[in-house]
Amino acid sequence: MATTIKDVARKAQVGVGTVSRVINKSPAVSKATRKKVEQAIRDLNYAPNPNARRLSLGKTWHIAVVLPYLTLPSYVERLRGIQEALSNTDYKPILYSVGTPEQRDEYFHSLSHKNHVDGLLAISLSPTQEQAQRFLQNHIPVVLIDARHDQLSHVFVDDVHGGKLATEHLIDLGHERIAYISDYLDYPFQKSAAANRYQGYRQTLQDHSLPYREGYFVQGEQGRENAKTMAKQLLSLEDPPSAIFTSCDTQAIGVLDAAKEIGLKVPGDVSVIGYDGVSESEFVDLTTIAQPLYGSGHIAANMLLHLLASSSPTFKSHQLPVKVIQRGTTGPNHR
Amino acid sequence: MATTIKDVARKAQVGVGTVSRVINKSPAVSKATRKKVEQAIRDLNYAPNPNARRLSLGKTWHIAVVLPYLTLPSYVERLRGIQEALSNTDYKPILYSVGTPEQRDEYFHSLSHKNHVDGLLAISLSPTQEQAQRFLQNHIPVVLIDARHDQLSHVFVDDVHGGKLATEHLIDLGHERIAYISDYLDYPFQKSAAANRYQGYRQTLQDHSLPYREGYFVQGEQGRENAKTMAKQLLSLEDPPSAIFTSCDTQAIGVLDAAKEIGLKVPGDVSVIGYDGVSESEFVDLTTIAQPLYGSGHIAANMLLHLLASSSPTFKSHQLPVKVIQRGTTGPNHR
DNA sequence: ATTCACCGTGGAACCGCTTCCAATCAGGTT
DNA sequence: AACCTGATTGGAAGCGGTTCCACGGTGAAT
Repeated sequence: MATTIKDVARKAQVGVGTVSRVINKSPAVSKATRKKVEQAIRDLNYAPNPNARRLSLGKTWHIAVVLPYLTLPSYVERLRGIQEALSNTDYKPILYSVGTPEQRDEYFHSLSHKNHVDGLLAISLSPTQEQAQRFLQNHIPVVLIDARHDQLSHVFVDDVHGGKLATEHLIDLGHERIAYISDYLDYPFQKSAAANRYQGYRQTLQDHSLPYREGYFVQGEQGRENAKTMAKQLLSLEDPPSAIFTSCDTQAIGVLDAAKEIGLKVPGDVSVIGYDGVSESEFVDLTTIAQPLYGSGHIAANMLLHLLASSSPTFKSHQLPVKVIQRGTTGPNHR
Repeated sequence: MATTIKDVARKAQVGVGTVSRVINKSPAVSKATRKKVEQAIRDLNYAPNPNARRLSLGKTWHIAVVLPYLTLPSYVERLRGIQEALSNTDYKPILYSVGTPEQRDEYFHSLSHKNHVDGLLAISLSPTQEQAQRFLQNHIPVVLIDARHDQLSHVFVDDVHGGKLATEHLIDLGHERIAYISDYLDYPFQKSAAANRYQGYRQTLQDHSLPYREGYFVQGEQGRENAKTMAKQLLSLEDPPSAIFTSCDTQAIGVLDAAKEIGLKVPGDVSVIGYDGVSESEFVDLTTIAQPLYGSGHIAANMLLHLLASSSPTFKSHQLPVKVIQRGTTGPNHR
């Protein structure tokens, strides 16, 4: 059907080995022969079959990007960073979008076999200890983004610290009744970043001798709508919080929706602080804890490229900073 | 290195053909043998080498998604639609991000060879006539998103109509001095949607006997920052426009930035209408011309799946609607 | 003139799978 | 008992590359 290396060899009157050498820029080809072969390639509009090459070479030039469905802007930002880091190379990213924990396990399992992809980047998703072992044993380079691991390289931020920063920011503004709206702490995909932020929140309350109230902590499914519902519930308490910290910006926006619907002023009646620093946060003038999202993807991809290039892969743990970005949704406590 | 089908065959004491049959669920295997082989597969933790399989089968189970760098939220939304449509299938999307026209051509050229990918989805990017011919000749299914073509299937919206809707909306509000801020009309990637919107704009001005002013039309590089610059230039004219229509929401947000910086009220001093209806538009309460972005990706991916499944690929042209979403950035003309 | 090293080159073997074809075997027919 | 049928099965060939190995030819060294 398609033209093969044999056709080229015949047309150029050389052996297949020689054609292969030309294609792969081997120096062991005379100038004259090279010209002949190149001409034949052009005449036939030949391109090598990548699958044959992959089989023979045992190299795919594919990188699996394993990530949750693109429901959150933070995933997308990270993906952008990956994409741009890869764009200078011959590696192409294949998207493995996971919708359920079963799917995550299926992907991690099959990708841990040799000859599937050359390496993996996982966003906000950790392999189990067993899965990690298989990657290690099979020498498949992996870099985790927004996750920590003691054997797989990763880039991460200190979410406990982030939770602390958010809570302290609110306390500094005079708030004492501070609620936390969160993703499920035992998020089905990995030990959640939300859990660490929660820990920072609890810790900080305690450090400032503020009471922790059961009712001020609610967790639920990700997403703007769910956060809105949770916020309405919180804000209609008999003794509602004067400030709300959410585990991501998307949820914070949901809280803003709720406040608007109830008729509460932000930050007059209630302060809101998010987490992540996605670009949307700027549009709604949201105070937030920012982390380098694009940067995390970019750095992770480069780490993977290094692993791919090096003969002796080395473990690396790369920490990125978090910081408060103060904008218009947090203000002094009036009550 | 890795275990192969031969290892399994040896372990299960059968031939490789039989193992292959078990893997591919061929019915021509006795129950007993099947059990034996399945056990061996499990014992060895065997997974077939996908590259060998692809070579033998001539099928990759890969779909190329060719798209510009993920700079615009509209690309991301479309990608999301693709991803979700593909998530029920065995096909995996490979991202071919294009940063320059040369890169676009390189990708379209190499992907038009058999055995590279099973099919293509292109977002806001058209192949040349010659490239299209090669896809057709080689029977490689392609679906274009946000583009039209007379032989390649595609999903699109009527951007002339969209431009008209936007302009009419402003005219209905009493505006007469209406500017248009645009991507380059001869966008390097394809005949630009912006050009069609421009045409709708011109047309509508004429239909309403309003003069077209040279100075009210500016084009420039994509992006929020550039739009901001262009808007400042426009708004500092001696006789500035009372309303600005932009070729995408991202630019409209840049216009909003400019107005804020200059100290103009929106919509009091100047009305702003965008295009696309990305989720960000809601955050900034932007009036806009909305088109189904997620839907375009979803539908296109399903069209491609049909082409892939059918033995006689058929051309299809799918039009999606546009509509005005009136929000807070447009209001009556006061001057 | 003979030997030797080295450069270019052709082609077989191999990568690991699928599939076709031939062979075996059990059971049913006549 | 001889024959036929259909169900299973083993294994070779083929998919289209890469690479190793052997070989012929050239020019320099002896």
